Amino acid sequence: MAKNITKRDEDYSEWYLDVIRAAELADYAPVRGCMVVRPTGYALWEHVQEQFDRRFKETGHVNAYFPLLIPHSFLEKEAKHVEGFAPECAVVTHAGGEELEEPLVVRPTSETIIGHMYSKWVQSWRDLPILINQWCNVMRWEKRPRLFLRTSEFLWQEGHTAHATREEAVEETLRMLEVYREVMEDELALPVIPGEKTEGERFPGADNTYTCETMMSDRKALQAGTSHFLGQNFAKAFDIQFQSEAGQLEYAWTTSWGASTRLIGALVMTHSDDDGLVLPPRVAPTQVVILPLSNDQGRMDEILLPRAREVEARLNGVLGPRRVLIDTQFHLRPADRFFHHLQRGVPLRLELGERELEEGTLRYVRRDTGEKGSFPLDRAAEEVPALLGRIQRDLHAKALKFRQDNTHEVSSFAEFQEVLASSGGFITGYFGGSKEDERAIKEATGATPRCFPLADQRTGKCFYTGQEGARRVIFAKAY
RNA sequence: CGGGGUGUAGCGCAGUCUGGUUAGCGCGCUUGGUUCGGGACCAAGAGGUCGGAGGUUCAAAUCCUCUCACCCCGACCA
Repeated sequence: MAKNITKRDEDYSEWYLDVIRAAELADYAPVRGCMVVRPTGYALWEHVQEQFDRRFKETGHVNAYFPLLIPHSFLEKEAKHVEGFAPECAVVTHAGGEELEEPLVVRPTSETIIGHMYSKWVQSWRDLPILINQWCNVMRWEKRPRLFLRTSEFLWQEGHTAHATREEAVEETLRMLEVYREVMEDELALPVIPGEKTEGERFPGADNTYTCETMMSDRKALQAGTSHFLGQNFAKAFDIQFQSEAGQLEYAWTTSWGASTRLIGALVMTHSDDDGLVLPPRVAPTQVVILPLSNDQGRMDEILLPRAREVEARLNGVLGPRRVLIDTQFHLRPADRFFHHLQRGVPLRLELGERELEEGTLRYVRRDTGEKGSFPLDRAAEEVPALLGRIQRDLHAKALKFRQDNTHEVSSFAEFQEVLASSGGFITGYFGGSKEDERAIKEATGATPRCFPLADQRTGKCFYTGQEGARRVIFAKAY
């Protein structure tokens, strides 16, 4: 077992940080709450990005880039927005050796500056919709930073769209929520619950916020991505007006949606174990590591290594470039080489030693289950993709089962408190309470409403207020 | 911002209460050797302004004052 990683049962926070350190995903930066995303972590992010970006483009969006600095006055144009974000903004007051006339905010999100630009770009109904995404960094001076989950600066994408009608904007909001769901489920193997946020959990300035909620292996919830229907709030604040087909001057309807490097934290906390990182193959920077094994350096160089390169070339043909690594750390003993890749979450290990050479086979070991087996060497191009596919599905199924096993139905607040205290996890039921009720429940139990799941439209008696006709809800303690 | 804790080698720690030669230990790292299919062993090494500043003292990792940083639990949040 890993000797450099705290056991998950012993101290979940320590375990989480140990896994990240051992896998070399990130390191602490000299500035509070900031992190350095190390090459392995960044490669992982690039794979996540790629999956989103492809789908954004498939749904008609284009990428652009807006500036990092935003005039402070922009933030103040939308009342709820400034209230929500001003406390956590970093502000630039000096530049060029002089005090600035107007302080500049380091963007915490870009609705304001993009709204400002859209007002210049939109005049006619023919200018709509605008479907823009940007990949960038943002800064939120959170009180309690945590690697990947809540860093002062983080990387994300933010989509900002403007539409002529309310219906179109709502449709866009839900379409992008579905894109998030698909990437998270199919690529990251994260079972998520798409749902609508309660009033108390809404994005500052939004009419409605949708979310993909996911359960970590300590049974706490993590908001993995959000999609906001902004109504005409930002259009009115920034004067995004257009003349309709009928000649009327109208405000546009806007949306925004974002997903961040927090997803890497979600990957760690969903799939990893006491040995370290476990990654779903589809986003793992290295999907397969080949280990030539021999005590004889001459045979290694002349026979095993060339053979390993042949296998690599064949796998490159089916997996795409740079997903296969040949381990050449010949100064290490085999056990050390195993652990090296184990801790970095490489989904599949292939061993090519003297035995395999003799038999004409490859031995494989799955990272997620430890399952071992072998197949004929010349079957690698068929067997490896099949194994990776199984790993991907099994990781998702395992996480889904964990969530199901840790989801409990309640019908009263007493039951709610009892379940939360004894088993934690997701609590389902009906909820029709107010913002004040949400606050009271949070103060009493630490749990918050995560969402009203879109997939379950039943109504019933509220577990808190007792009123009928309440919606299905999920409560949980959250990150 | 409230509560708790920690700063000594890359990482984890001992030493601090009770001041006293050259500041230790484990892991890791370097070199050599024996090993080698799930975290080996032997030997020799490298690596420290003890978080920072000031003070007390013949003498400070150790005592005093101030300060900074980080971690954990809350409130706030992608």
